[in-house]
Amino acid sequence: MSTAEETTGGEVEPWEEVTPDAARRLLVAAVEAFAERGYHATTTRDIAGRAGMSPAALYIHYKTKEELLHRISRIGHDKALDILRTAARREGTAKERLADAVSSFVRWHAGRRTTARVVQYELDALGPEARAEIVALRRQVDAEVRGIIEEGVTAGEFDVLDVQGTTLAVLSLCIDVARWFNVDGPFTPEEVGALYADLVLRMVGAK
Amino acid sequence: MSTAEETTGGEVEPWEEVTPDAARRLLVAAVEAFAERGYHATTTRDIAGRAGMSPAALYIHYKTKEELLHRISRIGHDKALDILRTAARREGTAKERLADAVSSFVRWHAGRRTTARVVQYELDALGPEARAEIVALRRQVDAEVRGIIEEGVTAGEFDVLDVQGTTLAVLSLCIDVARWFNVDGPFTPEEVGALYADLVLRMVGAK
DNA sequence: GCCGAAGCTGAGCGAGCGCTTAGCCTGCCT
DNA sequence: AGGCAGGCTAAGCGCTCGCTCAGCTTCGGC
Repeated sequence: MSTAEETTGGEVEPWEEVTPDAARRLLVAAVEAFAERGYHATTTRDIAGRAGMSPAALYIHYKTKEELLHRISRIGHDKALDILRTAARREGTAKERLADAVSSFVRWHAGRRTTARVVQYELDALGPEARAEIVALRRQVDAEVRGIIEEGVTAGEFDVLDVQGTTLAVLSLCIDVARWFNVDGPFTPEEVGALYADLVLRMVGAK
Repeated sequence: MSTAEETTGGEVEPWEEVTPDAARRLLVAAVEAFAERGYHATTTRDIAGRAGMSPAALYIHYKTKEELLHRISRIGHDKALDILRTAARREGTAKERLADAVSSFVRWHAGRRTTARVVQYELDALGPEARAEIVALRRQVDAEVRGIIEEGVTAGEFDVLDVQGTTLAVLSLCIDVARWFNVDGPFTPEEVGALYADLVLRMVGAK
């Protein structure tokens, strides 16, 4: 509602907040490489090569390979949280807001699958401090979804056995889209978003 | 029904099919290390050390580090498929069989989380031939779940919009348990299994 | 037209990787 | 008692990793 996120699952064109241009090219290259092979299997030579630079150029813009992952993870979690907050705080019934949250969250995980993959599955490669920062963001993500479900239960819109467990399951379902979604597969991000919104409404017993 | 899988989510004591003893100890050590740090971040020295052996001992029982992962993945997928098949082919309504399949599949992913983590999330570290073999097993896993759902729809027990998409979502939900489940967390494997069986029955509109 | 800062490269360092090899025990067959 | 096959280790090979550094180019300010 507030921002322009109509067509696919995500932003207009991402990473525009990363400057200068060379730093952004390196970061985009790192996202692709991390998503394809995983953080530990990706070499700094590979990242620099994809960005059309020598291996040494990476260290002008980033202190370490881990800082690249940290920046990607931070920006990605901020974006994911923003998507959920936008849906959670619009006007409407809990049912409408939950459906909106799930469909837009899923569209992002499918449409920007490479980014989401890195964001959701490479957390363990971060050091303790960076990981703690990201874990705090994840708790906020959890709180947004739990909030909608609790409101739906209070309002009598939902019928849920275990709010915390159901919240976990809903988020888990959405996040795992980044693992299995295939651009060449039978579904578009929009289709998965719509299907998953329906499934989640069933899970919470929406009337 | 056929085997003894009552209490937790899995087997009596696993890896008993791996012989000799030294090979099993190395494999168990590899499962722990891969689950903790991921395949690429685990060193052969670490695996051998956990098994109380020198790095060279690993290569008496396994040709490469990748062969270790392949063996783990193969045995784990066989076990997961066996769990689903047992539930799918017992007697009862589609609703009963789906609930049984989901709860036992989830109990395995939670109770044997370290194994499940390696099995489900390190597929990409395998070479082309090994990966192809595992992907074939995954298709059989998908077929078992889709079979139950299709039978439920045909029998008028379920109300499903998209059978393939719902199958994917159900499996995705169960598999992702291996990512978030924490032994020190608020749930036991049995609780998650029961909760998830209920959620999945809601997803398929079980009457 | 000169100068210094910023961006980048070629070459390479120290470390740790997967894996190999030579040789040492141990226990079983004869 | 002797021989030998299998299980294991100490040492280390060749390689690639993350990262560094001296020096080259480019370009705006004066």
